[in-house]
Parts: sequence; structure tokens; C-alpha cells
Amino acid sequence: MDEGRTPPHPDLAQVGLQQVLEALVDPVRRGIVTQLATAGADIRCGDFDLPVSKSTATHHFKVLREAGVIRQYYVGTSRMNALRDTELDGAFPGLLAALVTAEAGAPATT
Amino acid sequence: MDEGRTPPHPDLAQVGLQQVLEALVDPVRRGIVTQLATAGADIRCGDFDLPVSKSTATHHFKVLREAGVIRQYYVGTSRMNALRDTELDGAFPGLLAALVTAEAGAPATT
DNA sequence: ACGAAGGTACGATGGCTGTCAAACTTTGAT
DNA sequence: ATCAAAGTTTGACAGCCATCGTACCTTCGT
Repeated sequence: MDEGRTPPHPDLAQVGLQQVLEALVDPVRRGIVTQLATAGADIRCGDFDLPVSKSTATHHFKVLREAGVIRQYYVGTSRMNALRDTELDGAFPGLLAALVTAEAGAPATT
Repeated sequence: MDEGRTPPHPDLAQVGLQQVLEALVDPVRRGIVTQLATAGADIRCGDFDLPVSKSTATHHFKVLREAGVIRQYYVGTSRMNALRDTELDGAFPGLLAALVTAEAGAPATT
């Protein structure tokens, strides 16, 4: 089946802060994260609003996936992207929230 | 008493998230921030424990200063470094705290 | 006045990474 | 079967940045 096409995902316990920060420092990748966070739902690769080519987008998704920031799974020919927000907040408390808040320019009323 | 030797410091309202993240993504610079945060006091440039040469350290201090993360002022021939934690938390709520927290719980992977 | 200490400024360099185009693969529909 | 859609892979390239050594500049102590 398509299990072979499902890419590997790291356990967040094995991902370091350095790797997560390197993933989130790129504005394109932070755009992906922000769109996922504000949508509150999974998004297809092709449905993101990104200022780069498809191959570059693939690269960014890979970096985010390997840093444990997103989870990817196939639906037909499309690849879905899910934000691993709960796990991330467990490993690095407050980090994702601070970034999303700063990106929005407004405080998040929890 | 040459105040001309006091370097310029940006207003945090003029510093973007991108610039702050680029400053904090470098492990050496994050080491500087962590040492300042845990010390809870200003530290001389030469008193930091850094794995780079002096000229490289100067570069890192400059990047942090221009990103609004630290404030520098002279005391004799020494340059003191202060963490602008309060201002930083006003501009990017929770960001610095999340980083310091994450750094405290993770060992350095060489 | 002189020397030492503490940092800064200046090139130079090497490695990393974000970028793209082109070719390929897999899936779904006709 | 065949074609289109959606991503991936590969290879190449350009630009940036962390790093260093060396030379230089201030300030303090003697």
C-alpha cells in the first residue's frame, strides 16, 4: 500500500532545540506553520500560499517534518500536513505559541 | 569618558521577529543569552564561556545588540552586556522565556 | 610616557542552505 | 491504456555567514 510512501517522523524526544529553531527561522517555513496554526486544520501541500517553486516547497516540508514540527500523510496523490502542536508544546513549552503570537502581531487569548 | 564608544541600540519596536530569530538561532549566541539569563546580572564580554575566538565573539555580540537582545555599555576597558529581557518580552511575549526554559532542560549535544 | 589588557575592525575563506529547472514516480480519472 | 495532477528527486548554483588571524584602538596602571 502507500505505507512505503509515508515518510518517517521523528519522536520529539529525539529532536533538539537547535534543530527546531533552524527549522523555524526560515520565513517560508514559518509561513507554513502560521497557515497551519491559523487554519486549525490539516492543509494539502499544494494549498499553501508560498512564494517558492514546488521543489523548494518540498524541501521546506521535509525540513519541518524532520524537525518534528509537522506530520505528513498521503491522501490519494496529495500530501497532507498537520501541525504537531501538542507534542511540540510538550517538548518546548511556549515556543510555538510565542512564534505564532508574534507572527500574528496580536496576543493570543487562550 | 567617551560616550562615542557606546554603540547604538535599536528600539525594539523597530526590530522584527525575523531578525530576533536569526540572532537566537546561533548556538553560540544562545549561549550568551542563556548565561545572561541564568546569571541574572550583567556580564563582561571576556567573562563569558564561549567556544570561539575574540573577534568572532565580538561579531556575535554585535548581532545580538542589533537585534535588540542585549544592551552594551563600557566600564573602563571592559564592555558589559545586559539582557533586554523586559523589553523583549513586551515585543515578543513568551519567546525568550520559552528559549531559556528549553535550553535549561537540554544538554549540549556535540 | 609606556606597556598591558580588553575589544574592535578588516579582509579572507569555507561550508552550508535556499533556490530553481528538469526528469521521474505515483495515483486517480477518462 | 493513457493522460493529467501532485510531489519528489537530483544536480547545479549563488549568496550568506560563522570563523579566524592580524592589525588597530582605548583605557588603566605604573
